[in-house]
Amino acid sequence: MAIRKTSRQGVIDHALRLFRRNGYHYTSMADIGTACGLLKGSIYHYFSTKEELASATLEKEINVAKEHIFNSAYQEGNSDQQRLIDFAEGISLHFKDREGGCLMANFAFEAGNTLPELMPIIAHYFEEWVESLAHILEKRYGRHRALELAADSLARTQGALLLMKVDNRAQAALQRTQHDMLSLLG
Amino acid sequence: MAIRKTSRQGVIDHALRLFRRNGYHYTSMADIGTACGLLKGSIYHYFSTKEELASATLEKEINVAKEHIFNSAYQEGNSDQQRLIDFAEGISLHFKDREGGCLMANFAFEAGNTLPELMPIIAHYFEEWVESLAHILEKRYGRHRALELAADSLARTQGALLLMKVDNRAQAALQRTQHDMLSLLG
Amino acid sequence: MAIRKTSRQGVIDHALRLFRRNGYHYTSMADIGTACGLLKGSIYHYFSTKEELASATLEKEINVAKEHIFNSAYQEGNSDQQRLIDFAEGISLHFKDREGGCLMANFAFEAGNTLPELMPIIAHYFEEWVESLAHILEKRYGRHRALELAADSLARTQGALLLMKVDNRAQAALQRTQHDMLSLLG
Amino acid sequence: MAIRKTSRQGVIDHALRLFRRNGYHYTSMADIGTACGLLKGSIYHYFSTKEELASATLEKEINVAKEHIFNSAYQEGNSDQQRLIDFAEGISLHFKDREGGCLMANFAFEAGNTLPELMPIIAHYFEEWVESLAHILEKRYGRHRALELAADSLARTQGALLLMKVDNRAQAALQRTQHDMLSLLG
DNA sequence: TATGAATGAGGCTTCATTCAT
DNA sequence: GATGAATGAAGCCTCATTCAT
Repeated sequence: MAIRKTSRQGVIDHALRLFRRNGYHYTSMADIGTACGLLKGSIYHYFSTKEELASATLEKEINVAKEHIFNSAYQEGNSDQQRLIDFAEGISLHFKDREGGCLMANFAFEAGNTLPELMPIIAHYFEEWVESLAHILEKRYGRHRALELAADSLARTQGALLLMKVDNRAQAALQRTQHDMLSLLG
Repeated sequence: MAIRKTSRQGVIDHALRLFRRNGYHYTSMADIGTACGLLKGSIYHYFSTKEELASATLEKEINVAKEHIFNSAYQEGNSDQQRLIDFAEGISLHFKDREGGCLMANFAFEAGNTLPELMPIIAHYFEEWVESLAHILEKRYGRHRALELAADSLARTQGALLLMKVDNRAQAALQRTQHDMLSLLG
Repeated sequence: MAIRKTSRQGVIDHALRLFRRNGYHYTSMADIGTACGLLKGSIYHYFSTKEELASATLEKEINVAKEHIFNSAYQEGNSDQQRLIDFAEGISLHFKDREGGCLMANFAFEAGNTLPELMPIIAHYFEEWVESLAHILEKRYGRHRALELAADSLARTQGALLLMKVDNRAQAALQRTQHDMLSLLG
Repeated sequence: MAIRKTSRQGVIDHALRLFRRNGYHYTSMADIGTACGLLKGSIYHYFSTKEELASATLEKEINVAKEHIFNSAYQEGNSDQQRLIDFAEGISLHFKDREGGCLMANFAFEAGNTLPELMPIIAHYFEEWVESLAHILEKRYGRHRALELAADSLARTQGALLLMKVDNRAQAALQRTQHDMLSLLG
């Protein structure tokens, strides 16, 4: 019984998916264990508390979002239009068929009153989102207005993801959000 | 031993506030009892399960939102412009200083995988929102486009409320949302 | 299932006996529950943590010791000799057939590194012991020497109780301790 | 992968110190491992159970006590007075600044109901103590009374060590104990 | 020898719920 | 109607122990 069954990364990946779908509280250590093929107690070999594991999933999500979405804002070789296209498409692909919507938003709902240590990570994620999108827009709109437009676009995107939890037809709202984003440099 | 300390409505009001601030799971029956001046066991005189109580808070929230927001869309005596102004202002007032943001959105995050019976009520709330806002806009935009615009506005509003959980500066995004709503008939 | 099965005092009494015999750690909440006829979870109706329950047992032990032992030092009607006789006899009766010896000493071993909040209660107990015995002796020996003699007598008593854990023949050592105590005013 | 990091003796030494300070239960195999520079699993190369390791620490403690204390009772070249002086001084040095007091006494508190296999070793330690001290005294007092006096002295010493856990001022009581011991042949 | 991964039992605690009074 | 006592299931976490590498 010392056969390696998974890895720190493996645990993070399974936990991330479960947290995204069911939230922090409704995901038990036993659930995560089952998903990894471990017993609940064995997860403590990799993480010393559930909260530390949650923190690791948030870090991972930030890195993935950077790779999938935010980084496209800084591609030196691309025009602003192209960067915006890539940004919007990155969002579409990132949340496509992603059960549970946005991990960060889900945590934002739970973290406020019970996991205050996680709030800064979540805030950082949203800031990166706004900052990178504003970076694309600021040549056209100036920094101040670009930040406003970026924040509004983020809000619409997150709102659409929320509505999709209740009614799948809201997927159309998400698409319109991406579409309207493109028209900002259209 | 039977002095009436509160009422069904009293319990609902306290529970609603707690659910909005802390979420369904993180609000215990004991918390609600404390807020009402009851012991947790006594709540079962009014509601047979916690979920039934939650359901009652959702119904109440719908009614309040109708009164504060949605009904303004159907005021026969008012112009569409005036209705839209009232609608936007209703939203502002409804969520002003409301700790925890939107009860319905909060439940949407928790209800999906764990309280499926509540989803229809939540869906109904968002439909009422879209339907009433679209009612104001459809003379100008036609029904189909009016529904889209209404849904997008709802998404932006909910997204802004979410961002406010993480960073209070997002209040500005909420205001811009109301402002842009008005310009739809400007 | 709402039949009263025990009381706060009942829980304290059972817990005290188990803590004395088996120590704090080796007594589980389930053990205490079993002794009371409760489930482990039900104990939390009376005490919010195991440590709080432990604290209550220490308070109780102090009160019992005052009644059985320490108070005899302050009986106005009695001569010093008589007080000393009562004091020594109180000790004998208090620890007679008391499985586990002295609750306070047992806790002193565990409390140091893991339950620091309990140390002051334990210290208080030993101080009361020394203070009351010295009160009997100080007319004869002066306060300073009386405090020394009292502390030495306490040490011998506690040491004898410890040895009895290992070898029941040490009961004789406990008796000699009481005997030598009497000869202090002999 | 097989570099020797420590030895059986090394593990015993570290474990002994931890058991003395924190007790058997509150010392985890991981703690011992950390102290030795090993992982907890590696300790099982030297000892097949935690209890066996505990047993080894008790054996070691007995040997050290013999060397430091008990043997002085049998020094053929010395007078009884000198032997007693050495015995008392051995005790003083042995427990001087020894965090946690007497390993054997600590185990006596835990071992009774949970580690019965260790009781004989502990009993043996106390017997050696009494036997060797009585050996010094028996020419003067006769065997029977010498055994009593030795047991009483041991009790007082252990009691003083216990009181030191609660209040460091009890160090004076320990010193008086050694002093009174000397006066037995004074 | 030493490691790191895994186990499984057990511990404390929380909580929705029930019910006799 | 309200209470307080009790339940039982579940949750997080710890730890001695095992074992393939």
